[in-house]
Amino acid sequence: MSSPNGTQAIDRAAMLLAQVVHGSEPVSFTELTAACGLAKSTTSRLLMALERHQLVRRDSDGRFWPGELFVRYAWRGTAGAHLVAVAQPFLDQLGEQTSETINLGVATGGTGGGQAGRDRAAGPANAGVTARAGGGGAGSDVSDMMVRQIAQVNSRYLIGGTNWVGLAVPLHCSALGKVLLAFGGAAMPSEPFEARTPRTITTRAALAAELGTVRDRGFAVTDEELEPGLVAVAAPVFAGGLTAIAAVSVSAPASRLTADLIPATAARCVAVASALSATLGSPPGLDRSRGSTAA
Amino acid sequence: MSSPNGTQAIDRAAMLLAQVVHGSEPVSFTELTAACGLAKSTTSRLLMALERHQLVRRDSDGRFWPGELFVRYAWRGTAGAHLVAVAQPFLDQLGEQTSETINLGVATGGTGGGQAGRDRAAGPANAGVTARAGGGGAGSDVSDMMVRQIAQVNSRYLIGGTNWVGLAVPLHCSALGKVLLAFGGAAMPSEPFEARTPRTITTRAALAAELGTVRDRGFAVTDEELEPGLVAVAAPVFAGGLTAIAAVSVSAPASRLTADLIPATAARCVAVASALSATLGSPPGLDRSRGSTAA
DNA sequence: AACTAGGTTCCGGAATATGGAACTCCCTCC
DNA sequence: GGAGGGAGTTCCATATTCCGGAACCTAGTT
Repeated sequence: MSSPNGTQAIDRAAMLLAQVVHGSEPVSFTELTAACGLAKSTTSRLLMALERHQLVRRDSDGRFWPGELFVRYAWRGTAGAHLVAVAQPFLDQLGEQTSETINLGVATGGTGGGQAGRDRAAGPANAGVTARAGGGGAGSDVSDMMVRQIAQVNSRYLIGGTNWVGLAVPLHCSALGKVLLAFGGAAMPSEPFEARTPRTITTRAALAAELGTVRDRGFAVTDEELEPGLVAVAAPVFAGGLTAIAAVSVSAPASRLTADLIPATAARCVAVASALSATLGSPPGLDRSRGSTAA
Repeated sequence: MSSPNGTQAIDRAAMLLAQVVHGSEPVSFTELTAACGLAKSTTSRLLMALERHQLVRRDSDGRFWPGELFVRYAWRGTAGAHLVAVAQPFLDQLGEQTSETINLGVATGGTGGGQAGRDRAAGPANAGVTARAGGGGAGSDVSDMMVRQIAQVNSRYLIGGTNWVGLAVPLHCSALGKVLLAFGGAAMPSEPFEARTPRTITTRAALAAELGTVRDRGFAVTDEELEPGLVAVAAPVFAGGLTAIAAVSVSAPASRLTADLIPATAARCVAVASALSATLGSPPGLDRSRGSTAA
């Protein structure tokens, strides 16, 4: 009487799997039974099946981690393209609403670079699992991160953004970059900041203040700070964590995206970025009715 | 009569899921029914359940891709730590066999950096999915990739490797780097190559020849090319694809790892790296007997 | 040594998943 | 324009498969 279809077992297994992959901490058997409201025996059977298929992995303490299939997927190198695929409908929607150039950007480069950078930063630090040795990298070269555009929807106007896919720009003067900085998706660049235009923010103090504003209002603006005549707004994308994994921007000529239009445009950008975050980060929309403990 | 346990539905769903996540190409419904030997109705029901739980995603052509849960996991930033966790038992084993310093390394830095680097490289290029615009990055800075050690097992001797976790070294003079270069896990560095020791390979031609050797015999050696007195061998780790995602190395003082011992040590290194690759890359060990088409 | 917590195995019962057939939709070919 | 066919979903009776309580096992604790 619970699942509208005939897939109770899979619904339950998926629920367990989502719990395991969802949390950053490994989860114990008991926590899982409680969280999903299943009988011990059922949980045990399901978890053993998931483990057999490498969907979850059990450490020496008996706690559950995402399985080899996930690790393998993450390292396979297609996750970037898939993020684009998942995001595209959202970007399209924003493009229709605004008619302007839409971009999806991620942190990249720097020592370790983008995703990898966060991996390394987090990896050795929290390597608690079984890893030997502590953290302190005697790392050498420290180059700044950038923000790279990985997807784009073109403006419907004749004057608009050219093709920026693949292009990397500095963090401190782009809307995408400011968002990533403000929401923990990128590391603060080192001074001096390159002055791309007379309006570019060039001091750490000024940038820090700007990032505070970005955090407060939930979006970033770059007003002819990257290129004269270019105005853009951007909002953060999360994937269930506390740090932004990407950012969505709307870019336009300064003549079209005037100060009075920025709030409304930014609101749309934030809404779309939030929707994308929800898709990536919210637990699966289980339609289960969990009232099944009793007979 | 098939599954030794009572988890037929989950076994089948996991089989489907593995098929989808396994291949780099999206898979069609019909291919899945055929590959798994299931009835159309069963396949349909199971896939709808998986889709509902964001474990698979269906594109506009009806083909199946890894779902949001996977994309989200990959971008969550914990995949690095999990690779270490999965690899650790293998590294430990190699450490016991050799008593020497064992490292796991991945490509990092450079424009785009490590994993992210491969993502970007593959991303825009194959962005076929629905992405607008082609590839050509007008990218600016081009810094070389390095190899970063992300896990280590310490030598049991008093003289051995110090803690290298977090440290990044050049590709051209380390065993790990040579392996990544030889098996497509890193991009060729730009000349001139830094001469860390008198033996360091410093020309592109010489390095290319060396990489050919590495490919042929399946492992790399660095013989006092990175630091005087340091000898190391390394072997590639794959995750189901054609390019190495990481490398495993054994490092020792030149006095202990003498030329006559290198072949046996390298063989052990290769064996362990292969075992790790199998864990990451092989489809789950389904014990299913698929003979269930007929009644 | 007895006790508790955490987890697995066993078993009868019935709810649940199964697969053939019917059905819908869309595309192609004549 | 109509017939044909491929792709996928829905329906339904059936019995297979999964469920959950209880027994059982293994470690760690007092």
